[in-house]
Amino acid sequence: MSMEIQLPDGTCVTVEEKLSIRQLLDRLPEWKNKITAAVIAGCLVDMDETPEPGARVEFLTFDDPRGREVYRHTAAHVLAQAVKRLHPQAKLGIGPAIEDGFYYDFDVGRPFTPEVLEDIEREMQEIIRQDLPIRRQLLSREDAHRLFREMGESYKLEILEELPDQQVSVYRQGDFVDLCTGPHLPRTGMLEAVKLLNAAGAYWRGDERRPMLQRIYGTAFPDRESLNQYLKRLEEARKRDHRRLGRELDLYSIQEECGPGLVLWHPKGAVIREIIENFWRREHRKRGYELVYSPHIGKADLWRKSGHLEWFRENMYGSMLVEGAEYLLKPMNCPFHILMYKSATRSYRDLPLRWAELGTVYRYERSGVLHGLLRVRGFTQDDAHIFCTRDQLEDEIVAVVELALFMLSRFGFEQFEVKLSVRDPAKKEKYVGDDSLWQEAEGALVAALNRLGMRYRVEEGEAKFYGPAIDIELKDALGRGWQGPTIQVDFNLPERFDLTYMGPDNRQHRPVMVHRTVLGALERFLGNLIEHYAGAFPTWLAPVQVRVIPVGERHLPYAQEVAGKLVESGFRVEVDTRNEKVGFKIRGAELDKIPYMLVVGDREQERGTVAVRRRREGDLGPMRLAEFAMMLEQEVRQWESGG
RNA sequence: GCUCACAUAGCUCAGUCGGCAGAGCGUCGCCUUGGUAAGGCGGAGGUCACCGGUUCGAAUCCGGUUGUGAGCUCCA
Repeated sequence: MSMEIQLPDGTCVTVEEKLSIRQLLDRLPEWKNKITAAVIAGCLVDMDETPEPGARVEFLTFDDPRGREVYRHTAAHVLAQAVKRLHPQAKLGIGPAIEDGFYYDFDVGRPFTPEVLEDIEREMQEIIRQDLPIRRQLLSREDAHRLFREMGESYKLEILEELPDQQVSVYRQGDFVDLCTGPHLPRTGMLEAVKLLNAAGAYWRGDERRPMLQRIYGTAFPDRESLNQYLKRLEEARKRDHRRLGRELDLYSIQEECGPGLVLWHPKGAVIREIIENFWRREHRKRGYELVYSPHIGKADLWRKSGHLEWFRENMYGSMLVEGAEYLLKPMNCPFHILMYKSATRSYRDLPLRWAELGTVYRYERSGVLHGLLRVRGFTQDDAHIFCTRDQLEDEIVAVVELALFMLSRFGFEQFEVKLSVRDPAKKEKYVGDDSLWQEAEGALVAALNRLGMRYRVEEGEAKFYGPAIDIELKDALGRGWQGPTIQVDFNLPERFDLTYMGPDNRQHRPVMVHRTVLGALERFLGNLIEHYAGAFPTWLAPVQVRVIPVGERHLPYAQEVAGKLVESGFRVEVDTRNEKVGFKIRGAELDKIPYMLVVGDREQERGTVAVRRRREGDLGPMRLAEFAMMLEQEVRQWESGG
């Protein structure tokens, strides 16, 4: 008749009596205020559940992701309760826990202002102070229906309609009741540090044809300190914002006069881009890629044949007439590469053909989604198409994944999440090609991932219209995820364009096509990179690698000489000619995040040396100029080749 | 595209009740000639996003347009 309880610290206790979770917690005063959830047989259970004899109960705290979710879900309920107290006419939408916090959607007459948010937060504190017990209640569908109808909660009724069960659960705390599967914290008083962050509109069920509700975002932590740390992390992310750094470091601009989503690369940003592009070309050549170029526009018929006009039209820019023929701006490079393939008869001996292009494409994006460099309307894909036989497919995919991970590691990205994006099986009409092709394509991707021993997540409905994909998400210095490489297998376009190669059997065969990009788009990648490095680029990427700082005006000629020699050696160097003190110029160089500062005064001038200062590290002492150049050379080379 | 907010000097931002357009940083000039994160003084720089309305008078109030931000949805 005993039950075993596993505490969050790993220790176990055995209890002989038949008690509910809530009662069990009362027996554990030292844990009572830390335990947020209980799990039996892998499932979260409610506080008033009474475990069966012999059951094994696991208690979770906020440190466990499931415990955290329960904690923040309860915070969402407290938010809803506070809103209902202050705005009784508000109708409830949904209010889940999300990564780093929670939200709740409300249908209210007018949007929430920051002041109203403060009032709501105060009311939440009051609810927490009242330490209301939170109770689950089971209702029949009919009773639940009656309850929410009387309350006028039309959105809850809509959710209720879609629930299959005959019985549903509601959660109550004080005067508040919400349709919810739970579970929840035992009492509102367990919430410690709660903060509302912002409010924004959000369509009911994410559907723009449905009413827009007002969403309030917030977060909750078990102590003030953790909340403050989180807020500091947000602040840090704000400081790293590539839009801010892009302007401060004079890397790029996007201007109203030119058009939203169209990037102007200033010299300093262009340098970084040039280095990345050169590195990219070199690494591709090493791996058997050939580089190609294709035009920005193509005839409408080409896009019709490729299927873009049918499947991608809403992302394509309007047509232009050239001597009576309709042309469209390219949203992808693939049709051009296909035409190149078709320009000659191909033999199995030619395959695989790996054709890479830094191709600038244009896609219509709705104005509301544009965001700095991360979402733009004109961007350069580091694109490539591999034409190969079915037998070669798996090897090619493996090689692409390896190339992608190698290149990303050069930019300091070491952590990844791999997704296998497949069709939404319920919406097959959204994709071209028949089932067997899709199955074969997915099979090749899975086989490659298994061979690489990579863990991956299957994402249904994430595939492009022409084929399944491996999508790799990279993690930056703050642990944030960004969409990086994607590898798509395509059996469809070769079919549409009737691509063939002559096999060893002297017969025509259909090649397979792989679309792939390792950086994604240069614009987006640069945006990620700026935030990843917080603008402090490693020496090999830094737009300005060295700034020479003359101590006084009479050292200017020597400073110019030093800079000249370094420029001649291929480094990117500036001289600070301003009539200011050394400390001022050092500060300027630090703020500009320049990796090396060379201070030159009488001592250096006499001895032909430079006083080297490293960004954020300080004075490294004097060095002969040649010695410094060698050090710099070595540092740059190390970065490019894998050090 | 939709909801809400915002748009003032190159940047960050003040500008009260509708009454002559402001600060700091940057930039330029002068003084200073310096030794590892901010020396001093002075100058230039604005069609207050754009268009219209109300008013004797609009940066300020109202309407529209464009752009930006937070989201919703979508993607490289």
